[in-house]
Amino acid sequence: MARIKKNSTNNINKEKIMATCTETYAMDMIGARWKLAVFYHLKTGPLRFSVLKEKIGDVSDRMLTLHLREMEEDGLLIRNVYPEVPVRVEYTLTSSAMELQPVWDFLRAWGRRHQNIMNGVEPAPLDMTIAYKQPLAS
Amino acid sequence: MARIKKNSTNNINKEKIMATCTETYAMDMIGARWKLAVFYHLKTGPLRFSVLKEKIGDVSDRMLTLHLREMEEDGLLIRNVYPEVPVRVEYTLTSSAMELQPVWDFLRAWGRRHQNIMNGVEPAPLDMTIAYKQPLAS
DNA sequence: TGAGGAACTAACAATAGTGTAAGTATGGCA
DNA sequence: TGCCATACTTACACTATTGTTAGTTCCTCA
Repeated sequence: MARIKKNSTNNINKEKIMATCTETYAMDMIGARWKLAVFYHLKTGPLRFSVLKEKIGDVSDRMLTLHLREMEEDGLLIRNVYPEVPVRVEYTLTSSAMELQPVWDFLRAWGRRHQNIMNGVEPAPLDMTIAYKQPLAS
Repeated sequence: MARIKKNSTNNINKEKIMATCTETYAMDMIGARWKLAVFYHLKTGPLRFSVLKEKIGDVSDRMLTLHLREMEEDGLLIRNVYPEVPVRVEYTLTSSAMELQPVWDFLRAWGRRHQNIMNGVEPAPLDMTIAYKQPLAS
């Protein structure tokens, strides 16, 4: 997000894990403060910067910009600039980003259930799972 | 991980999001540097501290301890102390933590595919999805 | 000429997460 | 008595992420 010291132990560890662990690579690009909110609000269609900011609520200009830039670099969304006056900029999720939806669905179900467990309620087993449409190559 | 300033904007934002967004609550407890590695190595059965540390490789005593403590507090694993000499401590994933497996599977598949897209290769559509075993009660 | 709105950007400040090095407790065994 | 091993803990340093404030640019319209 800010400058990263390439040869810090911190960064070396991170790179090493990401190079061998695709789950971590994926987690890394979706796990920042406001990214989930961006996914959530964009999944029903493109929004312009100001609308997105208002919908999210507590985010500052700078934070939203930073996250949007990263998501753009990571191929999770597309930025379209319409040279009107004042300028209009719209953000759209890529189809690859849209495919993450099952993760959010699953995590919501799991999270709700886990909260119950932590509150001493033992809920019914999780009624969701990952299904393979076809056998997975590789 | 370290002390947290309860009334910092940072923490207030985080708490606010977690209170309304179960996905974020879930992401928060699985998204730290070494936690995924812990899940990975423990999913086939309990391991003692030293073995876990060796399997993970680059993690320090302190970091591993911190992550294990958090995961224990979060109900993701159980710590068993056997008062032998020297002491033996074993860590076991809870059944709730085990249920996260589909997330890792999905993220691995999605991540691999997304890496291809980023490299200019347009792969076949994702062949995994979330399936509901039964209608979800909410 | 100057105000106005959208979408930023720069400079700075603070918090949170991660890493290093050295030390502790326990009891067995030489 | 002193050393061993395991599983930590403490104190400190560094890096990364998040937040604040005050601009900036572009063109239009009054």
